[in-house]
Amino acid sequence: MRFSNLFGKTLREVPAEADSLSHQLLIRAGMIYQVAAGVYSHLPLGWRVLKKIGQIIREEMDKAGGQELMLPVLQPFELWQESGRHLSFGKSLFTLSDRREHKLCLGPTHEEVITELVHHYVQSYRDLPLLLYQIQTKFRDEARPRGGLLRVREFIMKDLYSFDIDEVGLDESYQRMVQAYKNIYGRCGLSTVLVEADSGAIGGKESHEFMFVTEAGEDEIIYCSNCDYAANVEKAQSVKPKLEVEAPLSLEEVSTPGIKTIEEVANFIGVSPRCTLKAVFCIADGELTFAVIRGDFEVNEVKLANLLNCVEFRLAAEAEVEEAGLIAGSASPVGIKRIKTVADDSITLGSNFVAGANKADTHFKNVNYPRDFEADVVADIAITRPGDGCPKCGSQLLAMHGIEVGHVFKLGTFFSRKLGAFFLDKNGTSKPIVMGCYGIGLERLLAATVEQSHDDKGIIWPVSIAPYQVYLCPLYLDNPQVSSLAEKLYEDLREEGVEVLFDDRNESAGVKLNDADLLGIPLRIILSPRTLKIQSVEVKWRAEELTQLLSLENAAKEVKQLINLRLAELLSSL
RNA sequence: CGGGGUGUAGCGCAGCGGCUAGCGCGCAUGGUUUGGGACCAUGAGGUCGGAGGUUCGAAUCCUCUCACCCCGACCA
Repeated sequence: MRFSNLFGKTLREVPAEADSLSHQLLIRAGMIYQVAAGVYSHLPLGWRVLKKIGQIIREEMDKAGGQELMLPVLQPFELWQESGRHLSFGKSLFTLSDRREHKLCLGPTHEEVITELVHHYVQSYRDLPLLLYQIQTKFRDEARPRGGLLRVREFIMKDLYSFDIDEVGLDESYQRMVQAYKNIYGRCGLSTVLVEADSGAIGGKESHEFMFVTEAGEDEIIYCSNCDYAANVEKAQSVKPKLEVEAPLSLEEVSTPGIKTIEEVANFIGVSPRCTLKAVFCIADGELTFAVIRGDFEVNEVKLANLLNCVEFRLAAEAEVEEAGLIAGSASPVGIKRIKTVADDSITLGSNFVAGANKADTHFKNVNYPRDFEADVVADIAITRPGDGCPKCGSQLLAMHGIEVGHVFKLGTFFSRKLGAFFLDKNGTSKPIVMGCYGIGLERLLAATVEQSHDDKGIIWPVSIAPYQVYLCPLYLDNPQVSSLAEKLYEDLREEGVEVLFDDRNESAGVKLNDADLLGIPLRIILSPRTLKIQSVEVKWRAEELTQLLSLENAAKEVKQLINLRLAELLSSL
């Protein structure tokens, strides 16, 4: 490709709306253009990267036994009603009506469509297992798109669905996908860590996310300072610090005028927050639910929602709390009736707690579970914090941020039951197909790579996904010798099968070199009167400082070898 | 959805009640240049996000509205 013909333009200045580094660099390099909030056009350079990422994914999916197909973006809304996910997806689902006022939606994911498809074609255990995938545009009406390509409303996703006869088969498919994903990130030159993830309320058993670790990431990862435990904070568990259990004292009412928050209560009474009980209220599928937790912990809403197994979940408004006869600020699990109560297991790690008395400006001392109140469920609903104990080995937990670049998920039989995808096993018994799903967002993978690999001058693409492998950069192009030899080298490189961007512009050296750095093409070749004097060209890796000279005669072949060597290195590191 | 911010030329910004709206970059033409974002000359390019209002007069003040960005909520 000749630079003079390339559509897109590099920018010197940082666009005002771009905040994240990848966003800034991708715009400045002329790879993406924003059309609306969370909606982008991919310009030729950016699209080449996405196509290469797609190809790597495709190869690894095929290698793992996947079959590529293509499902529709446009989906009947009824299908989502069948699974019930029209509610759980809520406003994130883009919906529209056709000319007959028939309701449709734009696919945010394809479990429903593919389960229905597999239901149609699979009747016997002999048809299983199956690994089906597609690379396709997804639509999600995110409440807040952000960070350029990091969170968008329209994006390209590889989604694979596994169909097995049982849990053992699912485990196998799952492991196969985990390995394939590791290969993909390795080939793309992106470092990732595998962390346990929330599996949601739809009956999934196990789920993992592939994270690229960076402060720019919006996910928080809790990991162990000693062992290999790592989990998304939504999922992370910990060993909660135990308090000395004292002999239970008798319940005592204390006047606490104007005292509402845990800190105020703890200060007023003169105890530590961990000697108090905190109340949190939520609305789960319309039902007010009371959650109680030790005062030094916070409620993890994801865990709570999962535990309640509800479709719609939100925190309750103050008015709703009062309507239920509870006193905000002095709400208490003691003596409440007809309200579902969920308790964090931290309330069993301690005694003689201070809690609300459900009476204005009044608290109780010496509240003990289960003597003074009952809970319908006692489970872990706490947010795990750095500093807590690792659930595996007890060592200290730490926290970091990451970008989720892939998600693998054991779905189980939720969709197959909802959509009637059953098969007959060897004994002629009808069973639901056991499913898994596995997703990678291509733009996000691209953006994460830029976040990982750049310097103050621009992007540094790994050879495997760079838009071009070589940046051919002749200087003093009005010198006829330079220009004719550059043209020749351009031809030779292309004959060798090297992907080359030929900067045929009659720009100053500074402009060309800066653009070369900004675009991040892995290998730069400079050809100038200076190098011609010694019958050579100068080559330099974008990621390195050193330059080397190649003889003009064999330049194309040697460049080809250099590129191949780099690609091989990337593969051998897997 | 709550809080904050920004909309003026392709990009970055200035102008914030008074003549025909400016600057830098980029763009076009001509010339001189070229190892890290050259220079000179000439030129093109704007319904000042939109609507309404106040005023003799609005980019500028007021109201409404739209879009985008950031923080939070949200994100099977």
